[in-house]
Amino acid sequence: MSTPARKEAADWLTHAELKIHDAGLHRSTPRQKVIDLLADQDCAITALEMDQRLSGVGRATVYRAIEQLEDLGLVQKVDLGKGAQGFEKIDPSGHHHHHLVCEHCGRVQSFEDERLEKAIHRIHRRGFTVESHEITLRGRCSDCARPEPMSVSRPAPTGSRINAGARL
Amino acid sequence: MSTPARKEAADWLTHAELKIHDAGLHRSTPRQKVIDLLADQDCAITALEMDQRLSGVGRATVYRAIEQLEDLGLVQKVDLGKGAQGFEKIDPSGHHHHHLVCEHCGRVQSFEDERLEKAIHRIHRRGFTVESHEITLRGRCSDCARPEPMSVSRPAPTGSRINAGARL
DNA sequence: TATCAGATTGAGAATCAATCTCAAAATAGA
DNA sequence: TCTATTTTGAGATTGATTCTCAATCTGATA
Repeated sequence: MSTPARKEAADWLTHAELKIHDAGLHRSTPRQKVIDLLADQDCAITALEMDQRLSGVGRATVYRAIEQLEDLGLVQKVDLGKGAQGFEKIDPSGHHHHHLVCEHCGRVQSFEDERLEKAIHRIHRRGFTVESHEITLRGRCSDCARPEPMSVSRPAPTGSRINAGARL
Repeated sequence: MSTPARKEAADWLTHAELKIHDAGLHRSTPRQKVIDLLADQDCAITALEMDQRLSGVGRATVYRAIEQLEDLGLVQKVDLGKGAQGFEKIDPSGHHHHHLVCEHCGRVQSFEDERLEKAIHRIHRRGFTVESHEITLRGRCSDCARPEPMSVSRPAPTGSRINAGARL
């Protein structure tokens, strides 16, 4: 596979490794595995899922690595709804996307919108320095379209099906 | 006190009570306390904080009430950073705001921006029905402005000072 | 290559948030 | 008042995240 996404991932990986090194951090196998896994994802992944997928890497290490990467501006947190939070790489080019979260099945899709970015960048508030932003649209994905004309309460909610990670 | 905000709160309260009744829910003291507390807030408050402030209301009831209000479209979840999530009332007029979260001290401010709303409403993605949206800008508030030229790692982070709730 | 200070790790305990359970209590309407 | 239904809350449970600390690994230097 060598789609644009593939290339972007490689860019991020290189960039990340450089920054890690510049920060005076050692190069260790467990942390590297975390970084590689993140580089492979198209969209957000939860900490716990990373932990599960990475055998031979302790939970503490996963969380620590994520925190370090966050501090270095290499990954960002994403609210996945239902209180779940995921993490995804920040592209060094500044190129980024936002998320559509289906309230029904929990699926997360990504989208980009130039007009929206412009509107965001025009926002200034007294004394507040904006460093990053996050936008989440909630609703129903095509699969879950028409709500069944059923019960009044919770419509068979998310469960733990988080981050099914479909690309748009 | 009878600022516009006060009035809005009263509107919401009336509206909320009506919807609760229409949904066939009983009128109970504990739930009413939850609703009153929400009506009183200018900005987001966490579930746990509500629980602490409301003596005589069980934790389960607080969470349950919030869930019901969410289902009825009366309150919405807000990501407060550091994994904390808060809830705030949704004004029946459709009038709403978004948030500025200080990464340094955790303070949450609110802001409104018409241009941004317009950009949001112009977004359409194949098959996805947008029902609500959330926008969070992260950065540094005026109090925490210039980062101290200190250590490389975590700059004395948030701790649990969430929802200091200053209005803009 | 040997050495060492400092960085890194991981198992398990601890913490914290959120959810679930279910018997007892409260409510609305007849 | 009576009853079917809704609601409640104490406490157990689950689930995610953080903390602890001795053992291990790394990079730079001698």
